[in-house]
Amino acid sequence: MQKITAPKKAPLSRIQEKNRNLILKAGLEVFSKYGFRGATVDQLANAAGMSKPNLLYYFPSKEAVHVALLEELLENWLEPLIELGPSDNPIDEILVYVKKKLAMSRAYPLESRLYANEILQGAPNFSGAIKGPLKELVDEKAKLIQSWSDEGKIAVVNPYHLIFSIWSTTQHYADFDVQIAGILPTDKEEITKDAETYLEHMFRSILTPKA
Amino acid sequence: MQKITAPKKAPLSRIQEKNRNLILKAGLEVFSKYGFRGATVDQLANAAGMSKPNLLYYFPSKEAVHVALLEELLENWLEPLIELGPSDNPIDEILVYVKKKLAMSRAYPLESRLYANEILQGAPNFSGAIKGPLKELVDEKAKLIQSWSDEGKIAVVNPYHLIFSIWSTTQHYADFDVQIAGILPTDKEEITKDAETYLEHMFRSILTPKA
DNA sequence: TGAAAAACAAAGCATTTGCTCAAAAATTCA
DNA sequence: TGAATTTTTGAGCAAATGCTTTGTTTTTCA
Repeated sequence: MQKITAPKKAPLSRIQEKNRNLILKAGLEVFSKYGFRGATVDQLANAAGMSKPNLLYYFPSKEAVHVALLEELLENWLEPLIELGPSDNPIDEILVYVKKKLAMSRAYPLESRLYANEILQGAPNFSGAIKGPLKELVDEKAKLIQSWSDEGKIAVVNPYHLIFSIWSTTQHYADFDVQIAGILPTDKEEITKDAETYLEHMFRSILTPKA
Repeated sequence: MQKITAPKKAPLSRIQEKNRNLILKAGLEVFSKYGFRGATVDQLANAAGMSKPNLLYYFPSKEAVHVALLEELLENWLEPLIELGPSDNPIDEILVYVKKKLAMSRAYPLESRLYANEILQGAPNFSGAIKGPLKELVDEKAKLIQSWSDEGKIAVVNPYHLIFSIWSTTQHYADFDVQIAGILPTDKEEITKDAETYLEHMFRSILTPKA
C-alpha cells in the first residue's frame, strides 16, 4: 500500500519566494481596500508589478491569493492572545495584551482591515478558523480570566465580552482610520499616544476590583 | 432675472414610492454584505424583485443607490449622539447613549455593516459627511463631555477617545457578528443582554470619578 | 555551453457587468 | 373610454473580469 503523504512541497526557489511575497503584499493592499469581490486580478498584478498570467502562474486563482493571505493572517492575529498567560499581576497582564493589540493595529492596519473585510462579509473563507482554533483559544483564555475574577484578583467581568471590547477598541483605530482622521485632524503620533492612555485607563478601571 | 430654485422634486407617485423603497431595501442587503464594488446591479435587481432596466429607471446608476442609502444612513446614525445633552447626571446620560447605540447595532445590523464597509474602504462617498456634520457634532459633544470632566462630575477622560470606544464596542456586535456567533454559540438574546451588562459596567467604571 | 526547466507575457476567450435602446404593457386622467 | 403618460422589460452593447493559450525569454545546472 502506498504511503499517503502531504502534497509535496518542493522548497521554493529564490524567484518563487520573491514573487510569491510580491503577490501576497499586493493582495494585502488590494483586498484590504476593496474586499475580495471588489478586487480584480488586474489590480493585483499591477500592484505586484507583474503580468496577469505570471501572477496566475504562482497562484491558481484570485481566491487562492486571498486564502493564502488569510491563513498567514490568522497566526499573527492569535499570537498576542496566546501570550496572555498566568501572572501574579493579572491586570497588568491584560493591559499588556491591550497594548500589543493596539500596537498591531498601528503597525499592521492593512492586515486589520483585511480581517475586518472578511468578517464583515460573513467570513466566507474564515468560518472554519473562527469556530476552530479561534474559539478554542478564546475559550481557554476566558477560563483564565474567569479564574482571576473568582480569586478576586480582578473585578468580576464577563471574560468573553472583555475580550470583545479589547478587540473592538483596538482594531477600531485601524479599521475606522478614515473616520478618526476626519474627526481628529491632528498627527497620528498623538492620536496613538492618547488612544493608549485612554484604553489603559479604561481597562484598568473596569478590571480593578472595587475596594 | 429668473429665480434659481432647487431642482423640482415632483412628489413621488405611489408606485415610485414603493419601488424606490424596494430598491433601497435591496441595496441595504446587498451593499452591506458585499460592499459597493462587490455588489452587482443584477443582485440589486434580484433582491428588489424587478428587472435590471426597471431598477435603473428609478436610480440612474448603481452608485446612485449607494449614495442614497448613505445619505439616509447618516441621519439615523447621528441621532442618538445628537440627543446626548446637558444633564444633572452625566454618567447616566452617557450610559443612555451607550445603550441606544447598542440597541441600534442590534436592531439595524445591516445599516451598521453598510457604514463599516464604506469606512473600511476609505469612505469614497462619505468623507464629506465625516469632515462636515459628523466632525462638528463630535466636536460639540466632546466639549460637553470635557466640561463634565472639568466640573468633576465624571472622571477625567479624553472625550474623543471615549466616543470612539463607545462606537467601536457597540458596533462590534453588528459588524463582527459572525465572529461573535462563532465564539459564543449561545442565543443572541443572551449575548445582547450580557453585552449590555458588560458595557454598562465598563463605561460606568471609567466615568465614575475616583472618590 | 547548451539543453532542459522555469519564468514570463501578448493575445485571446468566455463570462460578467454596468448600463441603454426600443418597444410593449400598465396606469392615469380628461 | 381612449389618448397621454408612466412603468416595465427583452434584447443588446461596450467594457471589464477571471483565467487560458501559446509561445518567447530567462535561468538552471549537468
